[in-house]
Amino acid sequence: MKWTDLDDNWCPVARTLSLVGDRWTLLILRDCFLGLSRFDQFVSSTGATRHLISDRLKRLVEAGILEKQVYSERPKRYEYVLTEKGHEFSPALVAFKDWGKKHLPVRRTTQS
Amino acid sequence: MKWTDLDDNWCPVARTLSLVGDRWTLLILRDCFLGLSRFDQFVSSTGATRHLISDRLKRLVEAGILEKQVYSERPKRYEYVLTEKGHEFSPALVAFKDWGKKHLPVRRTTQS
DNA sequence: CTCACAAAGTTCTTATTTGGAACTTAAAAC
DNA sequence: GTTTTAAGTTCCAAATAAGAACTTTGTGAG
Repeated sequence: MKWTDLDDNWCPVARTLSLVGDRWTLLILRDCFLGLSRFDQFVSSTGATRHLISDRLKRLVEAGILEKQVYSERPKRYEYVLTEKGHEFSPALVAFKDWGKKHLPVRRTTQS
Repeated sequence: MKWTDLDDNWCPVARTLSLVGDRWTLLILRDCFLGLSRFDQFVSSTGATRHLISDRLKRLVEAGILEKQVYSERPKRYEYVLTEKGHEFSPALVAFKDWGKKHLPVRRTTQS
């Protein structure tokens, strides 16, 4: 079964996952909550390929979670901002953050 | 960049995603919270292939989110149950559930 | 004018992951 | 003995992702 087939699953968790349930999508949403909004920002912040970012942003816009807004006429440029529907996703990211902070301490021994 | 490289990212959300940030893993966790615990239950409940379930369960056990418990000697059989660490993941799933219920109504027009 | 630069994508090829079905193992039930 | 059950594994084809280069539309410098 393909995961997109989950979109009309009886379970709301499954339906949500069919939309945002992949690593890069959720990372893009995290970035949005951190205030990022532009294509290249998502690329460098997440480390995903431009191809993936392009695809995921398209999906998020289609789903009404993000909205494309013009931030520059000539050259025409758009940025991506959270809609109300997108904002309401924050509890999920907060839950991820809390769990990660508690259970997955950074193991890098940086020589700062 | 591969998503597993996120495991020592500065961001706790990213670290969490490197572990559980894929559709099937989160769906398996949902099943655990619903009380399922056996291999074939996960297979039929999620619709993922046996291969994937096998891989994801292995990962979840390694991460200390699930625990293998013997439920039958001869034939030796194991079931998978949430650890404390796993239980603490519930806020995230609840957030997904709430969001899905509100924003992704089932669109199937079932004939009862 | 021409060259370099920037942002936001798109395209291309190669590598990795996933899907689906069949096979294995160990014991129980018929 | 043959079938059934649970929990995996293995195999190959198909889909998806990685990484780098290229495109488009315009700006600013020399």
